[in-house]
Amino acid sequence: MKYRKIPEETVRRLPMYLRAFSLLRTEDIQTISSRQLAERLGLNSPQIRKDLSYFGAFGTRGVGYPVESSARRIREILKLNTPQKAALVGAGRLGTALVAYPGFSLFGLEIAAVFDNNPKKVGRKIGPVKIEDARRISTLRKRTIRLAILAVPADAAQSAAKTLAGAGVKGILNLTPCHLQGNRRVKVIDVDLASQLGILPYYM
Amino acid sequence: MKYRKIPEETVRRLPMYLRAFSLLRTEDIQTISSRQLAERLGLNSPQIRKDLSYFGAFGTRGVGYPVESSARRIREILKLNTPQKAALVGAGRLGTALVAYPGFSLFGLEIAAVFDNNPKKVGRKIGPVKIEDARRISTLRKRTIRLAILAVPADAAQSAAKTLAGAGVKGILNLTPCHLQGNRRVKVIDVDLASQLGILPYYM
DNA sequence: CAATGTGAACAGCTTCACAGCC
DNA sequence: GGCTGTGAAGCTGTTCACATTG
Repeated sequence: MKYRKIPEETVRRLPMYLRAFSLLRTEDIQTISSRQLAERLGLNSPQIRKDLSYFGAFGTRGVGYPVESSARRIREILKLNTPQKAALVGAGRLGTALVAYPGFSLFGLEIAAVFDNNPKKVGRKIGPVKIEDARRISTLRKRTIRLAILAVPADAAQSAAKTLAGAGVKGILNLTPCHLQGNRRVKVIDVDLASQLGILPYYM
Repeated sequence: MKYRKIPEETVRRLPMYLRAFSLLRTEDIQTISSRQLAERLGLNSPQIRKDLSYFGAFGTRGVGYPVESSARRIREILKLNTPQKAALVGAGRLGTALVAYPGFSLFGLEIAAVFDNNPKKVGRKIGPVKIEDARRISTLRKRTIRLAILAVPADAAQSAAKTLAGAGVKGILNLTPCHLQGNRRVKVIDVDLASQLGILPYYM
């Protein structure tokens, strides 16, 4: 396929594919067709073929997609082939839950630093990670941590985001219901749990 | 505007608008233009005008949108004008964090029941809510709880979803990284935090 | 023959430009 | 004059149909 801009939606689905391929590997399945994969993921098969084809030929005609090498290639595309460290800002209940969340490891993601501005929390440990004072966010640059999860109260979100941008962070998973004023160099993904739940009654 | 099917994307944005209008009300602002609102939310103004116009005229030309009545109308559209109860399935760290999450109340959402299949947890309280045995999920129908948050381990997701559907639940916020085999009567919204974080390195 | 890879058709969403109203 | 409401245009993403390949 000649080069075309990769749709954002395709990128959003890549982690799903990566997870599926990783799982298939543990099931000792070496090859899977787009149709079978589609069934597992609740998509349709042309979608999967097109998505993967944006990155060149993954599969073998007549056979399907090789599980192991496909996983490897998606990991490379997403830059998850080397372990990625993330910082958590906000050691509240939600943040604390995420530090222990087992789902990140499949993607080689690890929460390697936790910050909070409550002096009572600073110094405590969440699992193996010590809570640091929020003023130390600026040390992220030296520590080569470029990802952050923002889980602070709404009124602290904007200023924390600014601090993170200043510390060289390149991507923020924003769990606050606030729109973070744009820093063009930082990619922000918003996840607003209350809004998501709030949509459901509409469909009843 | 003559009737047209309302885009799913529009519905997804309604909670954002509702939150913004609710917030404006606390700031004693009575009216806001689509441009000002767009700035706050990080959207552009035609988007907002079109979204709201799907539901009929909200605003006043030359003036803007009336904060209070717009909030009320969106609440009606989303069926959030009467308080909605939700059940949480899975009293792990993430689930526990959500019970205490203050963000739901703005939408009139309340977690009114918690289930877990770990006998050690059953009977304990999370805040004001007692953890019940997962076998009691079937009581949701009588209790008129039609929403659920699914926060169980991956291997328990599918069966829990089936039980919820059997208990008359109409909407599930699925926090597990699993595709729930379709029950056509249940609307499922998937939120996969690990995947969201996994996308970020791609953009670095 | 089975399944990928892909141009082309299609559908859905966003943006534009401006008519309509206050 | 200012701002909404909206058809139309433009764009993005999905689905189709099939040529292509092992």
